[in-house]
Formats: sequence, structure tokens, C-alpha cells
Amino acid sequence: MEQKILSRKEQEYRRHRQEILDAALELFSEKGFHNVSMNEVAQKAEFSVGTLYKFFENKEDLYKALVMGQAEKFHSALTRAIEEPVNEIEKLRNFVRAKGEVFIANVQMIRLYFSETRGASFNIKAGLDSEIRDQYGHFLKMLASVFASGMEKQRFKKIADPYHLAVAMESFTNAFLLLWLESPDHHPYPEDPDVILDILFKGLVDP
Amino acid sequence: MEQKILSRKEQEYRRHRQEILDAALELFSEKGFHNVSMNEVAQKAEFSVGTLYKFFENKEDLYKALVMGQAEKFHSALTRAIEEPVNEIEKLRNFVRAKGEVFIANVQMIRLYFSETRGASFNIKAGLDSEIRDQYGHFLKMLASVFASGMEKQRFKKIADPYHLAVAMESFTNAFLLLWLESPDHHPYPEDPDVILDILFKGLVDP
Amino acid sequence: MEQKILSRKEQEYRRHRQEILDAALELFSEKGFHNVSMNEVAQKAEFSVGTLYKFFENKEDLYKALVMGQAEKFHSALTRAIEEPVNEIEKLRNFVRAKGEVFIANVQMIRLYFSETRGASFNIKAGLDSEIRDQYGHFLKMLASVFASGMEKQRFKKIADPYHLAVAMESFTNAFLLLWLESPDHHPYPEDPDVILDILFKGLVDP
Amino acid sequence: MEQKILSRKEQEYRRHRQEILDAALELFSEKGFHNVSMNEVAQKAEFSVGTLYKFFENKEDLYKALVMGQAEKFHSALTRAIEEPVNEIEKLRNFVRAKGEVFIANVQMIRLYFSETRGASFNIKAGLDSEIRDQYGHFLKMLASVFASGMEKQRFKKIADPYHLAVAMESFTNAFLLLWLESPDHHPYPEDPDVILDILFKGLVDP
DNA sequence: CATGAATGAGTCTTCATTCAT
DNA sequence: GATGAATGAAGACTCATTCAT
Repeated sequence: MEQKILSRKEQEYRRHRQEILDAALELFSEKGFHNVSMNEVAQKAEFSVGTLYKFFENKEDLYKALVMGQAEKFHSALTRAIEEPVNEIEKLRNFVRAKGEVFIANVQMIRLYFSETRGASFNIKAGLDSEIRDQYGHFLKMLASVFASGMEKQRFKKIADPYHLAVAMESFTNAFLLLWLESPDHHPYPEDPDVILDILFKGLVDP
Repeated sequence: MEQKILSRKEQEYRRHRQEILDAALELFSEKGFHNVSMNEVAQKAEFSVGTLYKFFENKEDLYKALVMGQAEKFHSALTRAIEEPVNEIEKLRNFVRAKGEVFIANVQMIRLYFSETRGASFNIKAGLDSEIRDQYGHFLKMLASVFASGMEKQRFKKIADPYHLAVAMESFTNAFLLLWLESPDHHPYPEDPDVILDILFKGLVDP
Repeated sequence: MEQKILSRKEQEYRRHRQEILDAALELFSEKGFHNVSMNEVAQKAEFSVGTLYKFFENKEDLYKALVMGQAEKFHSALTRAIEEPVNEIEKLRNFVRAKGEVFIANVQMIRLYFSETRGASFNIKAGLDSEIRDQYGHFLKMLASVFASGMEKQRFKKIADPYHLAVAMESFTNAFLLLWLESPDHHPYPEDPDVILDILFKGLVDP
Repeated sequence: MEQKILSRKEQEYRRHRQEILDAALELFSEKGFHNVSMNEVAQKAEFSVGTLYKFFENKEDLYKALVMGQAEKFHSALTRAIEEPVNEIEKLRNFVRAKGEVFIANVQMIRLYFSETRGASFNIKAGLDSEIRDQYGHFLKMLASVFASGMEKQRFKKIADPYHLAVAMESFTNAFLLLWLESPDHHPYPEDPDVILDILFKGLVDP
């Protein structure tokens, strides 16, 4: 019974924490770390500033929790996609599909995520940077192993270093997502993953 | 003679302006727009704050001038690379080479540039955003036309939309640059452009 | 009970606001808008600068609130004086008396008030100027109507335009107040209003 | 001959000084002491800032010279008006006429002058205040002596203290000037001085 | 235990004044 | 002697963080 009570408390705690994170996501993704004040987040989350500081040590901590959470969500979806027990080609198709789905369902996170993994994030003095990049590096290695295993099974030609191929795959899909983000109508993210994969699969020049 | 005098003043003006921009580049690229104060820039440039405001209307204006200048430099180098009167394949090789050279010679500009063209810049309220993205968009179209012309001349197979290929090419080289930025030793930017280009040129799977 | 709580907060809010205004009055009336810093006001009010900005949007807003409040106080006292249900001569006596009393009880406001209604105020970019002058204009018309009504009832001779007489009356009492302000001992504001009024009432030259 | 050269230099010096004062008058009268920068004055006067400081020790000094000069001009005109060898009534008429003429010919000076003699000037830390007020006080005494002498000669009735009458006279004319300043069309300054004087001359109530 | 009023260090920006050329 | 580039102190304002209620 005590556990029940604790669990209800715990449940409420998590719910409140999530409400704050939701408010933060909306604001940070729209305006960036430095253009959002804690008061603003508090107001949107319908809590007092003081309460925010009960959940997060400081602004940076809140931001970090937000980005880490989103990254977690994102990486686990992609990891799942390439861990499905199918052949390597199908794994890549799953990856392209899943990446599109997760991102398009979480548009807000895109800018946030890109500004933290790619390019320049000056938001966080320390910590986040490395943590998230480690996570990202780990995922890249998993993706690379898909290429490596495909090559072993002679499903793929050894046209390049598997890690480089992983990087290429990643950046291709990112490029399409950014195009889509800029003008969703003009540049839809392809439903058929092969539109993207063919760039890798088919050689541009004749052998 | 009067011209000489004017020219000396003008020369000094430009030199001072450049000194400020140099200091700003170093600081902004390292810490980001919001984590650099005008006093800091002034100190590094060895001028007083007041002087900074003689050259630039405000902090944003300074930042904008800086980023636009760097982008200019960058785009003109890349444009030159793909406008050399050689065949399309060679143009792409030039592009990959030039991009590596410019960036590696101007490491500082990379983060700055990426955070403004790709991903999320919340730094500038208005103007820069669109100006620089227009410039970038224009370059992408030029790159696309290289692919298009290569296809026309049947040098390239029509494996994908030329614009998509341009975007892929761009994001692809960026990815390599970011890898290099993270650990130059572990991930050197390839001297031979074909290491990168082969991923596009050779198909991953057999036809 | 909730109302009680709210009311206590509200009460405290008003008290703090008033404390700030009191500090501001003292400083602005002594040194003028441009020679008083927000830090100075904060210090005198025994609050932090930040708190000042919780109560007033900016320095101008604080100044405006201050002047408007004082003007309000002043005009309502004078309006009451000439609205007493007595004959016109008595109304003018009330006016002269009331003006002396209000001002002498609120010395600080005099300079402030004069610099905003008469003469040159370059303090406020917009708004206050017109608001306060409207209020002042309205009062002048009321005063004029006292003269007009006195003429109708043949209590006053029609020696001049009623509005001109109102303006004369106003500027006249102001002059005495300024004299008093300069050297209260040498130029006391007359206790007997007729000392002032006789100048208007009795002709200087024989008819 | 040397004198001639010196005199030419002296002449040029005075001319330049006056050009600066003219520029300053235009700007200060329109925007007030604190809203005009030395650079602004320099630009309007078509001199460099450095040159301004050759003529005036600092901003305050420039302002002081400006106001004192204007006051000088103004007081000498009024003094002349009441020193004409005519009877006291005519002197007052001259005063009313002259005051209108000087002011209307030098509109810019009005706000400046009023803000320094009447009401609140916080512009000048020390000195100007007292100097100009002394000048003003001196003039008031001269005006008072006109009333005194008129009374002696039984041209005026002894309805009030001569000094008070002088103050009244001053404030009446000021009031009319301020009316005119606000809306020259609606409130013209009367051509016939008796429109103003009658308020003093004819009693408002029957004896 | 939540609240939000209060804090004050830190930032951008202005402008009177100086002085090397 | 004139110039105007450079200075830097001073001021308005913001916002992360704290803590009394």
C-alpha cells in the first residue's frame, strides 16, 4: 500500500517533469536556448519558476535533460529499426523509413537535435556535448556494422569503408529531412526508401 | 596627394575593421554568439567597446558581417571549383578537394558556417538567415546543374534527381568535415577525393 | 479568506509601488529626469533595480506614472476648490488658497509639475506630454467658466475674455509660487488670497 | 595694421563661435539639453567636435553661453522698452509690445528661456541657474520701479505691492506667449497691448 | 511543499571628452 | 590650428537563481 502511495507520488512527479519538458521543447526548439527564459518555460508549463528548480538544477540542466531525452527517443527508434532480424538491405530500408517517421512526428526536435549533433552547439558548457556525441558515435558504429555484415555476406560491394558508408547514409537522410523541413510541400520526404537508397545502391558512373 | 591621404585613412579603416572581425571570428566560433560579450571582442581586438560601435551598428550587425564575410569567402571558393572548365567528374573532384582545403584552412569558420546554413541558428533575428540561405540555395542549384549536365552528356547515370544528388554531395562532405573536426587524427579528411566520390560513383549493390 | 490573502498581496504590491514612486519623486524633483539613474532610485527605494522593472516597464514609464499621479492629485484639489457651491468671487479665493496649500504641502512636485505643464519638457518622448496638457487644458476651461458665469451674473465686469482671465489667474498664482519657492522667507505665499486677487479685482488706473 | 589682422582673426573667431551657437540653439530648443550630442551640434555647425571644444570648455559651457546670450538679448530689449522716456503707462505698453516682438522673432528661444527662468531646469549643475535668475530678478525690480513711480505720480492706484504687480505683469505676458506658442492661429499675441494691460488696469469688480 | 517577489551581476549601448596626426 | 578616431565610464535593462512565506 505504501508502495502504491509512493508510486502515485512518483507517477505525479514524472508527469509534472514531463509537462515541463514538453513546454521546454516547444519553446527551445522554436527560439533556441538563449532566447527562452525560465519564466517563460514556467508560464507555459503552468508551474512556478521555483518548481522548475525542484525538477532541474538549472537552466542548462533542463535543456540537457530535454535534448538527452529526445536523443534517447530518437536513437532507440533507429536502433530498433536496424536490429530487426531481416537482411541488410531491408535494415537500411527500415532505417530510412524509421528516421523519416520519428522526425516527421517530432518536427520540433529536428532543429534541436541537429544543432546538438551536427554543426555548432554552444549552448551547453560541458557534458551534453560529449554524452550525446558518444551516443551518436555508438549508433554510427552500429550502422557501420550493418554495412560490414552486408559486405561479408557479399550482399554489398566493398566500394568504401563501412564507417564511411554509415556516415554517408546518415548525412543523406539528414539532407532529405532538412529539405523537407524547409518546404514540406516542395520536398516531401520520400515514402519509398529506395528513392534515397538508390543513390547509394546504384553507381553514378558505369563500372 | 589628397587621394593618397584618403586612401591611407581608408586603408587604416579597413585594417581596423578587419582586426575586429578577426577577434570576433575567433571568439564567436569558439563560444557562440550569446556567450561572447562586446567587451570581450573589444579586448581581444585591442580596441575599446566604443570603437566597435563605430564600425558596426550593434552586436548583431557585427556577427552578421562576420558570417556573411566568411560565407562569401567559402562560396566563392566552391563556386570557382565547380566552374573550372573540366568535365563533370573532375568538377566534383575539385569540389571535394576545395571544400576540404578551405575548411581545413579556416577551421574556425566551420562551426559558425554550419550553425548558420544547416541546422538551427537562433542568433540572428532577421536578415542574415535569409540572405545566407539564399546564397547557399544558389550554390546548391549550381551543384545540381553539374549533375544534370553530366547526365545529359551520359557521363552520369540517371539514378536520382540532380538536386537531390547535390544535396547529398553537400551533406556528405559536411559529414566528413565534421568527423575530421572531432578527431583530425582518427578521421582525416581524405586527400584523394575519390574516397568520398566512390560512394556515389560506384553502386553499393550489383545492378 | 482567499480574498484576504489576495488583498494582502495587493496591499503589499501597492505599498512597494508607492515606495518606489516616493523615492522617484524625491530624486526626479531635485535632479530632473536625466540626472537620476535607475540604480539611484532603486537604492533610495531600498529595492533592487530588477524590482523597479517589475513595477514599471522602463524609466520613462516610471517617470510618467509619477508625474501623472502628482498631476492628478493637484488637479483634483484645484477642481474641488472651484466647484464648491459658493459665488464666483469665493471660488477664486478658494482656488488661490487651495493652490497654495497643495503646492506648499508638496514642494517637490512643483518643479516637476511646472516643467511638464508649462515651459519645456523634453523628458518624455510621447504620451505624457499630451495627456497632462489635456488635463491642464480642461482645468483651464473650468476656471474660465467661473469668470464667464461671474460676468453673466454681473458680479464681474467684462474687462477681458474669460479664458484669458483664467490663463492670467493661473500664471499669476504660479509666479507667486515660484517666488515663494526661491525664497520662502522673503516672498511668502500670501495667506489672504485677496492680496493676489486684488490685482485682478481692483483696477490699476481710474476708469 | 597688426590690429587689422588681429581684428580679422577676432572677427572670424566670433563668427565661428556664433555659427556654433546658432546650431546649438536650433538643436537644444527642439530637443533639450540631454537629447542633443556634441557630435550632432558639430555636424550641424559644420565643424569638428574638437573645434567645439576650442570654443567652449564642455557641453555645459556651450549650453550656458547659449542661454546667457539669449537671455542677454531678451533682457536688454525689455529693459530698453521700459527705459524709454515716456510716462509709466506708455512704458508698460512698450514692454508688452517689445516682449511679443522679441519672442515671436525668436520662437526657438522661448522654450529654452522659460525652462531656465520659470519652472524647472535641471540642465545646469551650477552657475547658470543663479546668474540667469539674478538677471531676471534685476529686471523684475526695474519693472517694479515703473509701478512704484507710477503710483508716486498718482498715475496708478496703490492696489498692490509694486513688486507683485511686476510679477503679475511678467506672468500675464508669459501666459499669452505660451498660449500663442501652443496655437499661434487660435491664440494670437494681441497687437494692441491694452488687451493685456486692461486686465491690470480695469478692475474686475466694481469698487 | 509550492510559490513568485526580489535580487544583482552582467550585457549592450551611448556619448562627452581627449589627443595624435 | 583643426580634425575625428578612439576612449571608457556610466546607464538602462534582463534574467537565472534564491528563499521567505
